Amino acid sequence: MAYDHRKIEEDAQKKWEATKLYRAQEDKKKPKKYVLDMFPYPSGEGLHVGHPKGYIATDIYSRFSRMRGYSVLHPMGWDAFGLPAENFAIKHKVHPREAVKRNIANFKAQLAHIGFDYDWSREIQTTDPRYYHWTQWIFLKMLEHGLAFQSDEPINWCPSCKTGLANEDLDGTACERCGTPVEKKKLPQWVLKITDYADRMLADLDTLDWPEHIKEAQRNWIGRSEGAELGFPLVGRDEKIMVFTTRPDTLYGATYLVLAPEHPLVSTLTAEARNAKEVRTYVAAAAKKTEVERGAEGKEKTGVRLESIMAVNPATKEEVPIFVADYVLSSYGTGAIMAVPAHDERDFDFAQKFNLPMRQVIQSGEDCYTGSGRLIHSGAFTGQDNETAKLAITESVGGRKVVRYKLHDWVFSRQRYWGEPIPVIHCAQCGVVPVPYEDLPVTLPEVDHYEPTGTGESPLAAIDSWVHTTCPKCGGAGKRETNTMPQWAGSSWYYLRFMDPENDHELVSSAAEKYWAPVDVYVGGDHAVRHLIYARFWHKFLYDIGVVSTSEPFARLEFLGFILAEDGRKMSKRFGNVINPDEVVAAYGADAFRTYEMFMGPFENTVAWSTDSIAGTARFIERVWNMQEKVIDEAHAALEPLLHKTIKKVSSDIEAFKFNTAVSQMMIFLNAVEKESAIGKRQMKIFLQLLAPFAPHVTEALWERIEAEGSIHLSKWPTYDESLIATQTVTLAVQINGKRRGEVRLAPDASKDDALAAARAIPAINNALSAGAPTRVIYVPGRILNIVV
RNA sequence: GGGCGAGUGGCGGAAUUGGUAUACGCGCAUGGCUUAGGACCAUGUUCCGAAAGGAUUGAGGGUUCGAGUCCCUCCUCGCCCACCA
Repeated sequence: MAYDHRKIEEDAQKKWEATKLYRAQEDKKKPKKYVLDMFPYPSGEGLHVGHPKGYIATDIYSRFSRMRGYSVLHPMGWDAFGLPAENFAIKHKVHPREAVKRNIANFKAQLAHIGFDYDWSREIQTTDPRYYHWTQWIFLKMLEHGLAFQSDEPINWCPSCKTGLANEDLDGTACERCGTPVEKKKLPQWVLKITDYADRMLADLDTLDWPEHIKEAQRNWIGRSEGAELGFPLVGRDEKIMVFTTRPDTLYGATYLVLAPEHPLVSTLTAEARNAKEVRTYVAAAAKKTEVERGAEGKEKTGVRLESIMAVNPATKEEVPIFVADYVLSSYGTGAIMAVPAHDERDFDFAQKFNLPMRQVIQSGEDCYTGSGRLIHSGAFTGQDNETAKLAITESVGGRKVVRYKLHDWVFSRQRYWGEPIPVIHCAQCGVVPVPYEDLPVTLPEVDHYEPTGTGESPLAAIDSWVHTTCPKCGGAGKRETNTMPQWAGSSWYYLRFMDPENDHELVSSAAEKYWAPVDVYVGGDHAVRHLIYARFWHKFLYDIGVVSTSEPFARLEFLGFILAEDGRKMSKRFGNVINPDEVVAAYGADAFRTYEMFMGPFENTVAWSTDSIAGTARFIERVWNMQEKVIDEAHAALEPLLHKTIKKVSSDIEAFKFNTAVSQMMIFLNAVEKESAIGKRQMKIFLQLLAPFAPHVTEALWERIEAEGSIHLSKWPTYDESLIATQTVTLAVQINGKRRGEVRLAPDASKDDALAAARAIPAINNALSAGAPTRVIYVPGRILNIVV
């Protein structure tokens, strides 16, 4: 019978559906595996062939785990709040809720063709009030614990998206979504104190089974640095300029100070400077430039001196000049630095340009030396090692040791419609009053216009009937907060909701949480920094308040490489190079599609799609189908060693996410079966089981055809016998002086003398041996015989 | 500039972690089957060479009986961060 993938897929999917095969169940008698994909954003463009790659991997892993006797949770849901959904809705003139509904239906239909084992009874979406009830609940808990606060510090504002953004939402200094350079804007904002968790997030990275480069990206983003805050008194004023430095050991070499143009002291000092006008011009020019523009001018430093104003180096007591320069960032440290041109390259460049004095304080032969060494010209500290003197120098001038982070607190307000309302009420009498827990969720009201206003207020502010409410505390007039939460809110805890999706009384029941937590394997690409930092932060907070029992949400992380278009570019509508999985599945079948994506290369590699190559896996699946003609009743002994080797390799490869080599091992086995023209029924069953996670449909159909019981996907994963992998004879390479000269076949446990004797049959070896006794003979049984002459 | 990672056939890639380099697949070539095939089957396919043989894992050096794998120097590419004091 010819292979008809359409019919086979349809039948198998119907069978799974009818028997509710993939329902996740808390079964105390079984160990559990929680396997999770980073859930998708249901965009209007639908899936391209790159999207399912990670889903196929988790599908294989979860099917494999189920067959190995685990109780499996493999759910799917939708991250549907946020700008893309809202922009799509605005563009197509539909309500975002409708747009999301439509997009999700489209995504689900596309996924259905591929044959995943998701437990759809647990499907969730972040835009469901039953879900965002608990997103709001977490916010209120943070407020209660002092981790959410209001601030009117200037924030990043995207003039095109018309909303404030967190640092994490920037690509350099442009909005990562639309590329528009961001501006600084003063707006009252809700901010989450993520920095309180910086040290723990850093330390706990060591406990995680994550790829090293992801951990490193997290470390870079948190950007912890230890240093000192030192005060430089201003001459003739009762005030100090505080600087942050990681090199207090070079204090004796600090010959001038530099303030960022945005530093709070700049305006008052400017007024007193002899060249006030010049300084104002510089500051105004710097304000106009974005940080990208400042950086784009390369290492060419600009700046202006605050003439007639001096500060005192607290160590040398010398007076030092003060500059304003935009190479100093206002957002890091104190916004002011002490400049040590002899031991810092940026200060060196600046000092050269402005002809400023340099003083060496660490012994070296270089003009600008940034390494360690022995201190010189450093008063009482001269002669000491610079590293050990750091603390003493800091304390000698009344400074203190401080830790600074690049990570900033999380700007949490968005001036957009399509997000979770922030559940607080502003009351003239009582100030900020949280919405009582029993009044959650605060649902998103209907509006006429959900386009952003650009005024700094969200479209919600225009709905009087919604905004005006009573204060829960005093009963007087109150106004609702009209900002919404950022897109990352809903995705920061969804993995907990999957454990207990119908529970409307609590975030997650402790029974469900204790059974399923943590996520055993989390799979995704992108979002390596933002999503993972936010989710870890929320999780640690929930751990602290006793909601979850583990200190980290994702025990193991597998990072996936993307699939590029055939032309090597990113797949995009813009380039017209998008390949739709629907078409691939229709042409080659879901099993061939799944197997191909896993066979393309190592899972973490980015590889270009190749329509030529998928034909290879399609052939493979069809040849598997044709194997049924070669099935005989009794086992075919010649296949046995290879079969056991294949069980071993496929099992360990799936566990390690090395799907490409698992597939090639099964191809090797198939080649052998075709060569032998026979396979025993029991052997066939085992082979089908190994292939089942990759090609669930064709294996299910063949499983039925060879009259095996039930569904192959609930059958017990085969085990292998190491002793059966060993073959009767092995091929041993024979070398002379490390050069291969031939090979012999002999028993794997043959003695050295036997091996040597066998090797004499090779003329080249015999010649070499008859010339004289070998100096040395290295024999590794089953591997190599190397004769040194 | 800093950090991380990688360089293996025409292409995607494999290599039991120091033991027959180029598995598996694509592509290509030759033949078969076919009215035809971009379907299927068989054989071959790292390079040079008719062959014998030789060379070969970015380049060069080292350790070792033996190096794609370990060490040193250099080159190239990718990703992340980037005037972070």
